[in-house]
Amino acid sequence: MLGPRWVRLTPAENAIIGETAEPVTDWSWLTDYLQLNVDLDPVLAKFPADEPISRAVKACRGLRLLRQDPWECLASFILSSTKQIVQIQQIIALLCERYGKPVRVADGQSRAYSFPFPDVLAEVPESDLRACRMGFRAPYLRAAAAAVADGTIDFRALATMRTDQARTELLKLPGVGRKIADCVLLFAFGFQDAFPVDVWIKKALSDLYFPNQRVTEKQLRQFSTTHFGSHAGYAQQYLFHYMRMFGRRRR
DNA sequence: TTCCAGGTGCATA
DNA sequence: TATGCACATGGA
Repeated sequence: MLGPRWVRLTPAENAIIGETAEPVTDWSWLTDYLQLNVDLDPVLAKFPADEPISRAVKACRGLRLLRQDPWECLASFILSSTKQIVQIQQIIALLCERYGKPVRVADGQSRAYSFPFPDVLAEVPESDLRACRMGFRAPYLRAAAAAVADGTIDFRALATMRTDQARTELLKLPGVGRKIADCVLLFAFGFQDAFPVDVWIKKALSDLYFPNQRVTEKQLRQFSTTHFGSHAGYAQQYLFHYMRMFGRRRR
């Protein structure tokens, strides 16, 4: 699902084939999501010429940051804390099925559901949200939904702010800490200096840049800024996926 | 059965 | 400011 649309993407030689349920004339919603207009060369050119990031880039050819919907991105990452990615997907599927809108699928038989709007989730009782297996995250999701619905969090305004200003706004939400805020800044707004530090990135930076040393999260964040610079967010994605492919979890 | 997951909030020192 | 623990749930 991509906003209100169902789409199936299939890789082809030097292309991506997009199949939709409804006729499409303007594909900008998809090219924007996939960031197909972004030229990666200038981004990669700004990376430091060190072995770890070079290996990660080589291993993840074609990787791009997606441009996700701010509400869906924020809600999804609120649900992500101390959950495995598969479980997060299960929770989101339940949420969509129960509170999203049914959407046509190309085969005309399968069902798909859009991501629920914030004003809808803001009205769902906490116990019903918990029934979607999100546990203690339920009040956080509900509060975020209410904040977006009533304009306390204004995504349009956030998009015009400096990274640190926008981060400060997001951090006002309960259940949103530095990591989730940085994910939203990077994946929904394209603030490329945002560098989400999660368990995988801690492991990646510790193993690749500080072997046999004890480093704090704060030190790693500082390192990410000074070492990777203005496109640190892209470096984060390469290191994250590289670690997911070849690394094992926490030390 | 035990550990731990794309963290955060809160108490304590 | 830094550290430790609780928080739900379920897969490995």
